[in-house]
Amino acid sequence: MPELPEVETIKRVLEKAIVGKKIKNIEVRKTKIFQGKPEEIIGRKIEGIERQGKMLIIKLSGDKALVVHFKLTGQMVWVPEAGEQVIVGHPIPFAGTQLPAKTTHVIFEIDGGKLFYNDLRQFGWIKLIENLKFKIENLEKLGPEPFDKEFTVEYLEGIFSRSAKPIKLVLMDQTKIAGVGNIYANEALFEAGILPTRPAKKLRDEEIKKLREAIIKVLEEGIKYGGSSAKDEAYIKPTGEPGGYQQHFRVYQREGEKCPKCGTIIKRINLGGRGTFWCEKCQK
DNA sequence: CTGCGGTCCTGAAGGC
DNA sequence: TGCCTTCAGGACCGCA
Repeated sequence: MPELPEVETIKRVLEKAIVGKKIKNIEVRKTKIFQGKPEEIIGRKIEGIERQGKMLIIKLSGDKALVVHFKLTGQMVWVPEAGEQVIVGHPIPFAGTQLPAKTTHVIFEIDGGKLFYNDLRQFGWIKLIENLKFKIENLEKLGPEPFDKEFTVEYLEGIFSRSAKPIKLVLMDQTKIAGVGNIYANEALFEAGILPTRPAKKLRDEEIKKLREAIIKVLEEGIKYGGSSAKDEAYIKPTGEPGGYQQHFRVYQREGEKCPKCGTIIKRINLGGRGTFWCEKCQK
């Protein structure tokens, strides 16, 4: 599922591929995915790409922007035209799939190639918005990002002290911390040696300090490896290549395997409807 | 205000 | 073999 490192990877690849180019046409195959009038983006130049939490923001000329939320299974794949230079990675087809695929719901025709939005579960969306309006309506709902300077131990002590919920659910609350989802919440808690079920308000200052560093560490690792393409998950880079961070998971989706630190068998429970993985010896 | 459960959707996996 | 049920999962919505 695209979380902060996956969306950041998508952003970095697309920056090299499509910034400065013009949108020639758009084909919306599944109307519920695209919110707004598709024809309004035709002829606009792509001025820049940003990321806010798990959302991708494609800035267009004329003070418009496309905001993309990939939710569980959204993908963006850039396919350069024949003869165009492939800037990063390898061109598709990826995993033997031809594009457009059955799961392709929006196709952007851009100078030099096509950008495909694929989404198996169809939970994701693309919204056409005015930049300013988006800032007012959406951006303020997100908490600070782990790489922001406001993401301090003091900030975390504040939000944790006001919640009796399991710490893992607080980490995944986008209004408190932007960008952390199930994968990186599991990994950060293992790295910090903290049980996912611990009530947030019961964490000691020393643990909060370790957890803050662990969150930053696992997100940086995720970005370094180009995000994670775990089993049953649809994430791929816009080049069509999978990410590599799944090979570095310590506990996520490793139920029944040995803990990389102590060898104890990794356990799994459901917490807030999400798969939760931990080592009972290393995490207290 | 918080918290909880239902909802969207598809494919894989399990039961018989 | 094949049909039917269950499940995963981010964020939003309605209700208590």
